[in-house]
Order: sequence, then structure tokens, then C-alpha cells
Amino acid sequence: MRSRRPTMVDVAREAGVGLKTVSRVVNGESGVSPELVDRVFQAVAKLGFRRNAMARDLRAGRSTASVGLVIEDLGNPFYSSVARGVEQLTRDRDFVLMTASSEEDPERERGLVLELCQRRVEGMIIVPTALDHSFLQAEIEMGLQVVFLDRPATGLIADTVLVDNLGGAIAATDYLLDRGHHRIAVLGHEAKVWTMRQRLAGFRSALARAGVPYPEDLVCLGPLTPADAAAATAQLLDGGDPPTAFFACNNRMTVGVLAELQRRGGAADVSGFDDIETAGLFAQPLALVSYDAAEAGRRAAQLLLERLDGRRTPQQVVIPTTLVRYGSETAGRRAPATGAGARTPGPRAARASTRAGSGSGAGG
Amino acid sequence: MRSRRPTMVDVAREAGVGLKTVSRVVNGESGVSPELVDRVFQAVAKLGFRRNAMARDLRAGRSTASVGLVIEDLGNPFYSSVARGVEQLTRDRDFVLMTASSEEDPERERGLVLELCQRRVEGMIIVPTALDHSFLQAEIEMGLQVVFLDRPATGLIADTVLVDNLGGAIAATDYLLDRGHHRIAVLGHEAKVWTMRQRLAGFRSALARAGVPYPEDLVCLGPLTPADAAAATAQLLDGGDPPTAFFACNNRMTVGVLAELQRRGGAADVSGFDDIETAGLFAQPLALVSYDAAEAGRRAAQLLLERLDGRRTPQQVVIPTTLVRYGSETAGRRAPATGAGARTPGPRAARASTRAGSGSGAGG
DNA sequence: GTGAAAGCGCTAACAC
DNA sequence: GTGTTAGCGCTTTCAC
Repeated sequence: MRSRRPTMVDVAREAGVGLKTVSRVVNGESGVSPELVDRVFQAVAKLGFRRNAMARDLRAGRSTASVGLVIEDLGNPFYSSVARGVEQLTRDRDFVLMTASSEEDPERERGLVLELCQRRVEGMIIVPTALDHSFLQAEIEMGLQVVFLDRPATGLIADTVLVDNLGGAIAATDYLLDRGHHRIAVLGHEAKVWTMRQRLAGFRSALARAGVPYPEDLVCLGPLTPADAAAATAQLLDGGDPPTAFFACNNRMTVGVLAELQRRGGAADVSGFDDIETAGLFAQPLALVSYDAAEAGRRAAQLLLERLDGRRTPQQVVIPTTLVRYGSETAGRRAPATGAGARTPGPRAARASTRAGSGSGAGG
Repeated sequence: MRSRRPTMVDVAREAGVGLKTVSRVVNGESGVSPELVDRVFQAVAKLGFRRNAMARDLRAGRSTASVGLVIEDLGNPFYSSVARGVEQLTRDRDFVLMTASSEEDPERERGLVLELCQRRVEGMIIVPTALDHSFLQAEIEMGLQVVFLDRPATGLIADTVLVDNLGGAIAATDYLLDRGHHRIAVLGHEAKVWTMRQRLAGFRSALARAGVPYPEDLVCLGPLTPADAAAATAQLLDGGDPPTAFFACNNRMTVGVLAELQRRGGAADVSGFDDIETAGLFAQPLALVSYDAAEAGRRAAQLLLERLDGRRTPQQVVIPTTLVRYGSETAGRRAPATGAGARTPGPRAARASTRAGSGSGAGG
């Protein structure tokens, strides 16, 4: 029993009123007699009428009350937190979220962006993978609003939300330096990724300030998965003059390093970028650069909404990071007896902000 | 410099051809002379024309080549994996994914579903929170295709993808029973949630089969966050005749239980529903009911696509679970020396499937 | 091969 | 207060 979707004309006929009256009632406009309002609602309910948003938006000459979110991978906890944050702000304005994963493929990213343009989204939040986003300039001139997240766009001036990569990496490196390490290995993604370059720069900067030479032989860029990182860790440890500590540039690297250390019963100190929800339960103590991913999403959404409301001067927001130490020196020996040990929920063990405020100002 | 978005009419004028010719070229139809094709493409590029999908779909009388995904919380790892799985299949058909979080609020869920109906999505994948979905019947009769995920819908016959809750819970309980426990505590969400009832039923069933009495005083339903679960764990442990083991009905419960045990240096055995990515790095050994959330999303998307292609007989798919043991008895004492210990990436320590196949068949 | 006209379902402007 | 008309940007007849 597959019936056709009723239109306003159908409703008008059913209610015995004119088309415009139905439109008025459905849109909650005033100036319709209570009796007709009732008849229209009755007909709407009887026919199961749902106003066609396509026709409505088309006629009104506007976009589709929706925002596009182009990220690397929806399945990654960082991005899903971001998506959640974005959603929290956009849902209040009755925007629909169209999510798409670029999979770090510039071509795919471009395709998704243009696809969303064709769907006439009002705005987009993009985690840029492509090296050049000037192709968006034309869309922007035609009314598309864009906010970049996690990395700045190249070839384009636009609102941007970034994480304090430099400060976080410095804090993570200082943590290891403070514990007396001079041979610190670094594991990270390819250096072509902007965030990775920033984090590496922070690492170098912290070493330089401490007068510790940059360990060329301990810098391992390329691994993608935890398994890759574990293998790389093994190789580093098996080399001559092995590292005594590790700086993992993202959560996947951290997990890989820890897994290999645990497998060996090794005791290297570890710090890493990106927080891990369950780090308080780990056998090994470590320090992680933490930041609020959902907040990054919320800020991006906020910037986008402001733009849709008319703001035109580009802004940049930097999300602050915090170094969180998980587990104590004694942790791992079947949980500490004191309350000062690792714990996942509740207050964190030790925090040190790498940035004072949430720094927002004109940029570009 | 905010210019108006060009339409096909603009392109036609620019190229000096008729409207229909532009339409033909833009849609890759044959039967246009190469010369005109070229002129049209030139004009398209010059003006930055992007075909308006709203107008196109409206005129064609079809839906918007999009699927809606209504889940509980995009930020939850389980749901973001599901979303990723859905996306993997739908992107190939050039569908756009509209994601929305119901936040376990039946009213909100209903609102989101109807909103997506107004947007004329072709189909929806819903994790049902509401108790009654018969209101969807009308939409379905008007062409909407629906697949339910994680829980069956009530008051409605439709395609459904479920996890083997019963089998998983039995396996998790058996694990604890096999280790000699008779006083097993259960922590879980409210029993009004279908999955929770299933998991509890599995727990009861395993106990009954082992001749162990159901421990009324150790069943704690209600906690939502890890902190709630930790507090509940503390209360259970501080009571008279405390439990010697815990069955945590979801990942948040598991984390809470472990956190409290770790804080106390306690040694209770733990098993839990839902896998945790980093469980191999935990100080405490445990067993987790694991299943492929992304696969659940893919299967749901597959069912939806089949429906869009014309299938009409309702189907049900059950995603199998596996009990994964993390860490050995010696784990936690600063990592085991042998390779048999916990490790996160790579092959899992010990698996025992709770279901033979991926069971798919007619249902409803 | 190509283009003019009609119309998808709705809203905006105007008459009644 | 209410209904009629036109038209959003596109596709679909159907002439030429």
C-alpha cells in the first residue's frame, strides 16, 4: 500500500480551503480563523502531510538549513567528538549535519565539498587535507561560509580553529626532559601533515631550550597504525644507543609505543599528543597532551553561525592544551594504595595548562 | 564581492545555447555536438556553475539521494564506528549522510526523524529510543525506507540489525563462573533499555545453568557515566557479603568498575560488554564481549540499499560477539615478560566466538 | 541535434 | 481573512 506523498494542494482540497491558507497554517503564520486552522490541521494529520523542504527552500531562494562537516574519518574518536560538538550548536538552529569522511584524500575531499555545494549547504566545517583550497574562493564569493578545523587552509583566508600544537608538544617534551631524559625518540605521521610539523617544531624547540641535541636517528615519521608504531618502537629499541623515552605525536602512536614497551616489560618514559579516555587504567604511567575536541567542534560551529549571522572579519581560535599525567611512579604494580594514583573518572592527577586563555582574535 | 549563484539559464546565455543543451551537457547526456559541449563547459567553468540539487530532485520528483542516521550520541565510540560503517557503503552510491543524535530522548528522536522526512531522505537508519515507532508506518507507506539498528523497533515490522546480546552476556558470565566466582555483581543501564534487558537475561541464564543463585543484592541498574559506575562499585564492595567479580553491561560501566578497583588495589575479576580499544594496555586483566560495530553499520546500510533497490521482505541480521581476554593472571605487575601477555594491536590473546555465523534471515 | 514550454511543491505578491 | 497568480532552478515532454 504505497501511497503518494500528499502536497499542500491535497491538504487544501481535503480541508476545503485555498492553498495559501494551508501554507499559512503549516508555517504558523497568524491571521487565519481558528476554524480553518483546525480544518487544515485535521487534513494534515489525516493525509500525513510533511512539508517538502526542497520545494520550500528552492522557492525561498535560500540554502538548505544544513551544514556540511568534512573530516578525515568519522570513526576516529577525535573527529567524532568534534562532530558531536558541532552538532550541539547547530541543532538549536534546526540545521541538519551532513557528515563526510575525506580519508585524507585531497581528491575525495574536493569531491565531497563540491557535492555539498550542489546540495546548497549554508556552510561547511572542513578539516583540510588538500594542499590548496583556493578552489573554494569562488564558492565563498557565492555565499558559502567555511570554517577550517584542526589545520589552516592554504591559499585562502577563512575562520580557523586550531589546537595549540606547539605548546602541547613543548609541554610533553619538557615532561620527559625534566625526568632526566636526553635520548628521546619521536614517532609521528608524515611531516607533510601540518599538525605533525607543528608538534615536531615544539619538540625541537623544547630540546633546544634545554640544550639537548636533536636526535636525528630517533625521529621516526611515517607510521599510521598502532601496529606500525609498535614495530617502529621495537626497531628503535633494538638499535645501538636506544632511546630512554618516547614522544608519541598522536594517540595511535602512543598506543603502539605502550604496547611494545608492555610486551617487552620495558620501562621507558612516554608522553604523547592527544588524550586517551582510559589512560588512567593503563599499566604504564604516562603523560598526555589533552584538549577538548568537542569544544573545538563547538567553537568551529560558533564561528560558522556568526558568519551566517553576518560577521565578515576572519577569526582564529586556538584550543588550549593541558598536560595530564596518568599513573604515578608506582602505578602498574597492581594499582597504588594511595588515592593519588591513576584514576579515570573524576579529577585528573596533574594538569599544567600550556596556554592561558582560549585566545580568540582577528587573524588570517 | 558577493555574486549570485549562476543558474543553467545564465550558463545557456553565456554559452549562447538553449537551456536544454546545458542540461544535457551537465548531465552527461549524449547527442550534443562536441562544439556545443565545449562551449557549455567553458561557460560552466567561467561562471562557477554548480547544479542546484534541490531544484533537480524536486523536478524529478524524487528524494534527495541521502540517508539519515539517527543514533544516541555521535560522540560515543560505538556509534561513531557505526556511522563510519554506514558511510563506507552509502558514499559509493553518492548518498549524503545526515547524522543526528537523539540523546536517548524519544521526543527528540521523533522530531529528528520527522525533520529528516521533510528533507525527503531516501531512507533512515535508526537506533530506536522511543517505545513506539508506529508513527513511522505512515512514512514508510509513503516510500521511506527504514532500518533499525542495535534494538528492534516496537509496533513496526522492519529490517533490523542486532548484536548477539544474549550470547555475549552468557559468555561474559561463564568466564567469571569458570574462574570460580559465585558472587558476581552486575552494573548496567536502566532495564527499560532493550539491550540491557537482553544482557541481564544472558547473565541470569548463565547463572541458572551453573546452578548459582541470582544475586539480587548485587544487581545495580541505573548508573550512566564511569563515575556513577565507580561509585556504585565502591558501594557494592563496602557492603556486607561483597562480590568477588563484576559483570559490566557496557563500556562505561567497565571503565568505572576498573577505576574503582584500581583505586583500591582490589583484585576482583571483571568481564564487560563492549570492547575497549586500549584494553590490552590496562593494568588489570579482564574479559570483554567484542563485536564489530562498523560491520553493524555496514550491514544496516546494506539492508537499506537493498530496500532502495526494491527488496520488500523484512530481514534481521545478528552481529556475532566474541569474548576477548586481555592481560594474563600476571599482567599488571609491570607487564609480563612472556609474549603471551596483553597487547593491544595485533592478534588478540584469546577469543571464543559466541555465535557461529553472521546469521541473516527473514524475520519480523 | 536543439530549444520552447510546462510543471515539480512550495512561498511571495497581490487581489478579493 | 482568504484565494489566486507567478516563479524558485531544474527536468521532461514534444516540437522543430
